[in-house]
Amino acid sequence: MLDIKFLRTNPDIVKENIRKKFQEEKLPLVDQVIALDKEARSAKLHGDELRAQRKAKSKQIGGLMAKGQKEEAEAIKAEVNAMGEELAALEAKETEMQQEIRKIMLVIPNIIDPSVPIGKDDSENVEIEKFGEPFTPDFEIPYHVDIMEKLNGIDLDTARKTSGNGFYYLCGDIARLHSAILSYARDFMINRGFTYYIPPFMIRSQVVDGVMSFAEMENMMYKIEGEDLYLIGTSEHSMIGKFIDTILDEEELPKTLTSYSPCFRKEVGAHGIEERGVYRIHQFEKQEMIVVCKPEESMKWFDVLWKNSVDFFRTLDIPVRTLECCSGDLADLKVKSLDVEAWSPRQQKYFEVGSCSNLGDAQARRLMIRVKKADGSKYLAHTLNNTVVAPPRMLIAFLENNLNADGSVRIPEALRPYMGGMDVISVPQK
RNA sequence: GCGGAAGUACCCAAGUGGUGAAGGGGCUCCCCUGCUAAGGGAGUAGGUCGGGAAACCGGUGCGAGGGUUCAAAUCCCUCCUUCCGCGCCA
Repeated sequence: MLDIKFLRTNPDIVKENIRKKFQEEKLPLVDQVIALDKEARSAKLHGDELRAQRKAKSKQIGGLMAKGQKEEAEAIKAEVNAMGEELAALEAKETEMQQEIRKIMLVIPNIIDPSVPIGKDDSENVEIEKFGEPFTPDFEIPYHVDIMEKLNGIDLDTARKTSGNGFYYLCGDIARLHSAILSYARDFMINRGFTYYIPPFMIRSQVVDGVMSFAEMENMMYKIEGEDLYLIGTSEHSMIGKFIDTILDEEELPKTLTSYSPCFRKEVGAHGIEERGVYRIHQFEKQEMIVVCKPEESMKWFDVLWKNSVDFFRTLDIPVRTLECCSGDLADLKVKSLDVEAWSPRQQKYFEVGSCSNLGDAQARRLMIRVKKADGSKYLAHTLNNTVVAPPRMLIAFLENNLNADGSVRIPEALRPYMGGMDVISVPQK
């Protein structure tokens, strides 16, 4: 969400930015919102004048009543009553226009960083850097569900019975591996100076409205029946929600937080649920990082964040690459975004395991997350978020990259303390 | 979940329909005194929106949102939060 004052004074920059994102259909919105804003401001000015008059006159009534001059009071009362209708109409118009302006402002995309590559859609995203050699063993890598089943580590059939498609039972060493990865990720981030949080896994509708659009809510969020509560789709929802309408002291910054939560997603729409496997599912668990910082530091933190994920995957011997989102694939709220992708030796390609985003001040403007300087002046914070790891999905990369020819799975050194010292998950004897 | 009480500024707190939302503490600045404590004065209602070149002016604002009224901190409705008691429960 842009500052309407910025849009007012720099309509050309805003339009140029819309073109760069290949959203030509939104171009007319700029002039539309400028006109609307002008109208809304003059309506407000007029309304303010009327309200000031009413206030003054109402006070006169009070004075006259106190002195017992009832007739004079009644006369002024009639005057104020006469203003009432005009004011009510004007106030309705003011609210309506304000809502309309906000609605438009929410769909006008944030100004992208100059470094963002220009491109129409995800096919034009740009590979930035590879970390580790994509490795292909001389034996065939099975589908990840088959690897897990051979290790007695997953039961999708029963999960479909109890909960439906998109759920899973993990069991035995695979379940333990899942928890180990999360525990390791938690400690990994704590060691890098992040503060560990376990947030609420349900949030109120008021917070939902703040952190996402209506369309997102419809496609993602599960509602609790009979309660004003929704299951979170990511811990970012409750972690950013924590800062809604707050003023932070500048010396508290940067806030560098890492949060664990289960995530629940309906996955309605474009992609839907994968038929098999744990790639795209209704319920998964995730370790996340969140940063709230000064505007001049957000690009520095952006680099710190994605590097954390890369380092994390490298300690588990998984080759990764970074892929920068091109302008057309970048969500409207984001200034810059970069996906971390893990190597799949089975598919011979990289696939997304995390997404690092710098939202600039757009999220902060929408949610009123502000920072107070020592001199009392205030500004909007910058917010960033990134995935550390989402184990069910990352298990795919983990298993494929650490699989031995006999079907057993190597445990990289970093993870062994979390696996009770195990260095390999062996295939159970029938 | 049930019953009771409450929510006003950095903190405490008065205000139950009417002209600028008292007072105290704390904090900041100034004055007096002069060796360490006290006295006097001033400032301290945020946030946000709008107008203005600026000084400044106006709207809004008493947990949130609605309503009644010429006028709401005050009356009515819904919700949230906190405290106390009871109940239930990892």
